[in-house]
Amino acid sequence: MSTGSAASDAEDYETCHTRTATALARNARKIACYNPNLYSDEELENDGGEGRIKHDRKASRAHQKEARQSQRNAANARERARMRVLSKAFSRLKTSLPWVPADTKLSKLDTLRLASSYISHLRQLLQDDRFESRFAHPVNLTWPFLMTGRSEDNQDISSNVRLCGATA
DNA sequence: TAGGCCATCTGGTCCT
DNA sequence: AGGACCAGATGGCCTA
Repeated sequence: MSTGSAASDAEDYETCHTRTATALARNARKIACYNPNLYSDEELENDGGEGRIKHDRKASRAHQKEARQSQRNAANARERARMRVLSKAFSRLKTSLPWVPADTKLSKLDTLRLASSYISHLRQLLQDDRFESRFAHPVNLTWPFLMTGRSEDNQDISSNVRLCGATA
């Protein structure tokens, strides 16, 4: 039940990227500009090279700052991607909830609450079903569905069936 | 306009 | 060291 391709992911990213362009620009302005012309050749000549050393240290600090900033930017991008995955998971969870129209506006908290109550509902259905038809469980018991325990142990079939994935 | 929700940035912590 | 994860802060958007 995939909700999007890599291309659409990229589109989503672009949208959000545009949305935060202002913030990014703000951060970009924080990066100090390195001026390579701090010292003239004459000044370097007159102070016996001390200016050159200061100049190099300044350049080194500027490069370190730039490196830190680029690492930060990379971390921010990873964080955005991570949160995007999380949001998509919430979207998929929402679409898997019955009786919730696709265009329904549902917050993440609401989605979690509804999913939780839906799981409770399904568990209740399973329990009711166990009393009515204990040995007519509809689950296809071939791999990847695993049946654990021996037959005499199967007093509670639903709790012994482990759904390990969808059948092909 | 206040409040809710969301996306993003950021620094800290943990893990590999 | 670098990446994943987390929580707090912040700002934008929307709605009652």
